Amino acid sequence: MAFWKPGTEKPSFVEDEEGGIVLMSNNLSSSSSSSFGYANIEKQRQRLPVYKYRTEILYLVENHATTIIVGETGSGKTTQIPQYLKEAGWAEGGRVIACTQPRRLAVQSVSARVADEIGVKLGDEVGYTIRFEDHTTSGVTSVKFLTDGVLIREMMEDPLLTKYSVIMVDEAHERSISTDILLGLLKKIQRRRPELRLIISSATIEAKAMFNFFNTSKKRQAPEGSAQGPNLEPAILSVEGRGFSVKIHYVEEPVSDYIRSVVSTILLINEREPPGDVLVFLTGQDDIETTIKLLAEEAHSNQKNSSGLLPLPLYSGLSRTEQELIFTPTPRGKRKVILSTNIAETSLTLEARLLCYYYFGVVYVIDSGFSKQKFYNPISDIESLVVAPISKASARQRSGRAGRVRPGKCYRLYTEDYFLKEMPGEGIPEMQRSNLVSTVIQLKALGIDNILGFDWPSPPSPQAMIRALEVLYSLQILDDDAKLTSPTGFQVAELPLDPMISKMILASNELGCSDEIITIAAVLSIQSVWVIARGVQKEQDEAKLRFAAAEGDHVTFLNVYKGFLESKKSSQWCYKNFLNYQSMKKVVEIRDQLKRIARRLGITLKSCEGDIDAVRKAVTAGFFANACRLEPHSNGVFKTIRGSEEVYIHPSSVLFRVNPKWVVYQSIVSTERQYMRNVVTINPSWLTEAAPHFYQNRQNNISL
DNA sequence: GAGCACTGC
Repeated sequence: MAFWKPGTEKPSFVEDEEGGIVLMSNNLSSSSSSSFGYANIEKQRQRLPVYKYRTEILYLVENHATTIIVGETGSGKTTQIPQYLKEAGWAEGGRVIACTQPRRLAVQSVSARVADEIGVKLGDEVGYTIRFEDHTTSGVTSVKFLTDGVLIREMMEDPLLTKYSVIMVDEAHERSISTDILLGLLKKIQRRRPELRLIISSATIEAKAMFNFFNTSKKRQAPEGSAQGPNLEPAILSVEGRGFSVKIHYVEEPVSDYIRSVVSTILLINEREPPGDVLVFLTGQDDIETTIKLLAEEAHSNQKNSSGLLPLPLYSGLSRTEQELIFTPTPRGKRKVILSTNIAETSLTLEARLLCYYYFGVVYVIDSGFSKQKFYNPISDIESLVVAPISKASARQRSGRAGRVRPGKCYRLYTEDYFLKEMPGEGIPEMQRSNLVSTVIQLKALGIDNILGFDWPSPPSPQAMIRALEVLYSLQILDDDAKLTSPTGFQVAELPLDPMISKMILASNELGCSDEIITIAAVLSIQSVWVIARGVQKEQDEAKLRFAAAEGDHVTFLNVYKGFLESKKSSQWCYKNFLNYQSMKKVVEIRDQLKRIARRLGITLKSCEGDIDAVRKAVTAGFFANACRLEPHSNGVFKTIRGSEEVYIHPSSVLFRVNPKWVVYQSIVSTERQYMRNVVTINPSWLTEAAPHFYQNRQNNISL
């Protein structure tokens, strides 16, 4: 395959994905920097690119309501800016500086690093809060790191976030739903609290959008009596990063089969390029396994080109141990080929990064140009995962991965013409690709009534909004005036779960099966309790049969949980039964949290003592909108009651091939077919009981 | 008998 190398492409770098922690070579031998003296830490801090801008940043924050910082990888902005603010007095008088992150792990590692640099105990002056863990001390903690979701939750107690003087929203360019909600709310708060300062950290490509969103200088006057109040026009500051140049290569002709192109490019690199590991971006597990198979075949037939290649898969479904294989040092004479989903774009664990083996090896990146993305169809109310072209922003992020160690190369499996003329500049924000039920309820809980008129960074479609309002109304969470009902609506808003799951919990209180239902709720809130068992499906199926219940997956989960407790939460037991031990531990954790919240809501934990109908009725009370009926004389074809969509029971369900007449499902995955995941049998009369108004017009459909 | 990009409260 031929690659063309344009001379004009500027080196591009990845965004600051792990909070600007710079990988310093003198730090490698030590797992903790506490062995370094104060002077040494000071020197390290001053070497960071952001240090040059210290005065400028403090000036801008002082004088502008909002400051947008465009910072590249390794600029050090996440760890340093909160410290600069503290040094400049923004944390005096009991005020707190906040810094939000989209991911829990980033919150933990960045806060630990900052506490270390300042020389305080984590949880005192510097603390963090994530779900399940609050390491802050009221009145003492003045620099606080937290996930954006937690900050949104805090607004339910304190709508104006009065204790914060500055809020820095990091990784805003990722445009996750919670970041976008947070940005919308912070803009509102600023109107009421002109003294609040915002710092938005964003990639170049999103900076302009953020500027426009926060630019209120034309629309309103400075608040009364504050002639010298902050400038309402946001300031933008660029901070360079630390990285090496990356040469970009494009293909000359569009490729028809990107997996074959990936394989031939790997062989080309192996044949012609000096040592250095390869990182390949593919769309999913299937792609990755096909590529590994093709490479293995290549090794058989053509030993020369593929000698020394060490293919390693990387995707979230792998166990922790399997993922960590990519961090082991490359053996001499070998070349690691990491075949990854976009987990490598943002979400690799920081501890692993600090070990540096990964980045210290990768010099070549191959970009397929595709990733799996979620899309939502408000008409059918179905979310699906589809392979779609990535954006220019993602392409830059991916290529930057090649320049972490030394100058690198990125091979894009699309033409330069395509990149320049057709590839979209940025991705569609998650908000515009999702079901909005949870989003709407969060805003309602914060007293925002005019959902359709809310000032979003990127407004979702009215159809999606209306669909969400409709579902919440049918769940009796919203009333005729689209206000939260009391107590149901307020209770649902308090539970950190999908509203359908929350509604199921509330119903279980009346049905006397809350003990069972919160277990089910905890299981439904995580990905899957089963391990991915390639090649041993038969054994896993047999293991599943040991727990299987005729009523469906939800009841099966009760048996799994019971078995886990009886095993005394043994990892060995999980292994034997093809259950994911990490997931089971998480189930226990979430269940404990739900138990605490349930108690606060006045729900007393009560077991139905084997009355499985009560459990199924409670599930129906939450998920009645997902009811399906088996088409008579069809081979497992179901039709959704709401939209007459053709759906099937997923082969992973215990009801696969059982095909009962009536079921409700938790979610749909759509691939070749639309598959229902987590399915339970119901009696159709329960639908009209649970949601009479919802099924009134559909009476004819529910004839037995 | 087929498949689940990635987060978060």
